[in-house]
Amino acid sequence: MEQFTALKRKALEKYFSRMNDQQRKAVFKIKGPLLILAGAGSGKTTVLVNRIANMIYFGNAYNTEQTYGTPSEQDIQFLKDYIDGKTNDASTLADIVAYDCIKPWSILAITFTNKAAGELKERLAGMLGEAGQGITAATFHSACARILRRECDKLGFSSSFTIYDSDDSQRTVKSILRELGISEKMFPPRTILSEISHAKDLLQEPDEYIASAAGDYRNLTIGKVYKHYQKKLKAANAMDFDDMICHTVKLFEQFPDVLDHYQNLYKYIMVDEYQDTNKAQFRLVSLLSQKYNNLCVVGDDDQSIYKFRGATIENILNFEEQFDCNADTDVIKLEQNYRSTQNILNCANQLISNNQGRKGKNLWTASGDGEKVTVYKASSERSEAKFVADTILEDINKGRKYNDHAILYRMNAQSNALEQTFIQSGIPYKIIGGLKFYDRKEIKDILAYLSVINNHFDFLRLRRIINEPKRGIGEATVNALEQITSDLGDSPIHIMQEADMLAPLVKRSKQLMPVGDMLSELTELSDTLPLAELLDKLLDMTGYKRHLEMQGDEGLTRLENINELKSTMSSYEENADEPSLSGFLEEISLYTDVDNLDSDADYVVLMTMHSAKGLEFPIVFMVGMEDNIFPSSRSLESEADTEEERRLAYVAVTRAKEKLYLTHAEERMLYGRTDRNRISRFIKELPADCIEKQAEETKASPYLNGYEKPHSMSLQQQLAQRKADKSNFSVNTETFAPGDRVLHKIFGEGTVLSSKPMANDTLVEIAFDNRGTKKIMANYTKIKKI
DNA sequence: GGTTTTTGTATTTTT
DNA sequence: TACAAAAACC
Repeated sequence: MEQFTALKRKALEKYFSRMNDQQRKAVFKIKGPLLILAGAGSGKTTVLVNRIANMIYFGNAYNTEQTYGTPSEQDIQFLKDYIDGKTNDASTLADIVAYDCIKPWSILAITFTNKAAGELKERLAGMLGEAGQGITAATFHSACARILRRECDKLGFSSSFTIYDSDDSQRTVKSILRELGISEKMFPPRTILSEISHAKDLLQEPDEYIASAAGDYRNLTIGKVYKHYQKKLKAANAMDFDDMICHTVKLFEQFPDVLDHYQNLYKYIMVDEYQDTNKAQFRLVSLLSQKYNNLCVVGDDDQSIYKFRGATIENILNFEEQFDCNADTDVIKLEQNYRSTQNILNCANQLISNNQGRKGKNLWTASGDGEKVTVYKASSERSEAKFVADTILEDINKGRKYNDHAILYRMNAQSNALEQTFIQSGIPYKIIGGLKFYDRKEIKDILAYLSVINNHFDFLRLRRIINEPKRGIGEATVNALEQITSDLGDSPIHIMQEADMLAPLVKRSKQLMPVGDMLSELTELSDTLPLAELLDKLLDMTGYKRHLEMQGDEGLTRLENINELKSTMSSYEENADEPSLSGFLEEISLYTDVDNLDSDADYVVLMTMHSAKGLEFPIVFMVGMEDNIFPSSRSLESEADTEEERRLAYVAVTRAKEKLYLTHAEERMLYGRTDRNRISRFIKELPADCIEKQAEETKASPYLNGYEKPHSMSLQQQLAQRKADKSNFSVNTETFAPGDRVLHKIFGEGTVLSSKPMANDTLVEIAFDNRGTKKIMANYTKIKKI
């Protein structure tokens, strides 16, 4: 028997032989608490996936001597053969050794972004096939949303609750300030909201917040707003992002039987990016795991970059005490890096060693030094961008692809100069973050309509669309409607339908009643119609489509955007298990831009360092490496904040696989002011032998003269350009000569008068048959030769 | 009630 | 600088 156990272990080690020792240790430790301190690029996803595979295929086989039945001679021979590599029949191996296997559906894996969850699912499906489907891999928010949809009636919500985004929250706060007669100047909604959010991170209810205000006027006022805010959200059957977590915690605390149900469902819990969890999330995880205590958290204290958002690095630093760990068996450090070159790692290690209060880690790789890290000094932000663009183009010539490159910056505002330059240089790019698709007015309007149909009590979103398109319903009327709604506790839709019976609304009943009827009719349709058809019906019945059609070109673009939303809907309907309107709205509201990263398309990616967490790229540019930019001016006041910035730098540096560029400019225009910033202190902290310095050549080539203004393009043109970049992989390579007959999408047919190449495009002058003579960029709106 | 002008204000990071 | 919200205007 002893021999069998030893052989079994050996065979299992063989099965997981692609892992290093530490990784394998984590794979086999499946019961009880486990803290995996995973350095950047140390293969933590691989560990998670293999650990889950181990749980499902072999269960607790590695750690136990027990077996089902007595192993036969034949079994022992198989194990020997397996160890010697004479067979790699894993399913027979599992048949022989498996013990106490874990059901896929009792595993809950929580990640930080939808993208990470998706990746995990994909890799699980790859390794486990069908079984992988049963595992719940979700973000905190989507996991909570799922639980709340089922259980929220216990908290007084209905399952069609709306998820408020920060814009919704802000509007709500503003309307409360108005109601309470509090000045927005003294209490900016933004500030109040971040206070509320912070309180929620700490699981502080309004009353507790007010109590802890200790009579302080400011805090008392904020507490008052907080209280009203929660009331208002509840009346609207809505929750904000933080509520998703808090309400779930509340649910578990107030209803032990519900908690018990989920404890029994999710017996094995894994949390990724544990360093970025806040107190509420910690509480949630503790509650869920406390019955069986099978909690595995993965994180890196050096990558904690969301303190400003309530993440407490203490969660990971104190894990061992909180969950009563055995230091030898329950804490595993992964320090071997499989992503970057040693030069890049040396920079990262050296940099982060300037921080106090870490668990301490040293990344290393077996894959060699690689190229040195380049530090480039530019004269201005324009020439900095030019350097980036030129370097990328050189790489392209060497056979690299655009999507091998990523550009990381501290704040979104920095993307502008880069964007301009990329447009000029004809480099396809994609900006992650910044203005989002779902932030566009027409999309928000349509989603507001859908939200109202889904949740009749969502007054905030009703307010948005009740007079869009114009229906002659003014603010006074809406306010009266809201008053009555809250007095009667009835749904605003219903009240609108009966406006002629309610004195304050009688005067406007002619306007209100049809809207009420329309919305209630749409609600009925939403039960039976597929989403895409519902949208068509909605566009028609509300008059939104007609309204846009009358707006010419701009309206057409907006309609196109709505069509894009429609295709999102259709693909949701095809892929979701149980598609529903509220499910779709939930997915949309928990969606982020990073989730949209498409690794198949070939473009350079631009994003903030924060959004880059969890990603990797062969070639990385960190731009704006200057004091006051990065580290940001605000963080320089406190040491703790500078340390967080340093961790951010550490995250950014470790995104690079092969080559890292750090660039800074002597002079930079930002927010309309030109500043001269000193080179970032973080660059000075890098080991000299790992970097090489370059500076802009003083004799600038005519093109990269920092003062040359880019072709000024209106925002609309840029947007169109960006869209064209997105939809047309190929750039228009057609050439136009005077005399050519051409067809333009909007202006119709015409004759080319002249054409001259510009930047990466061609400026064509065309005499249109019906629209006169116009100058057009060939790639802007596609022109076809006929 | 709708549109245009002016004013002001924010410029760190986001599920 | 650039954009959004408030105010003024029609």
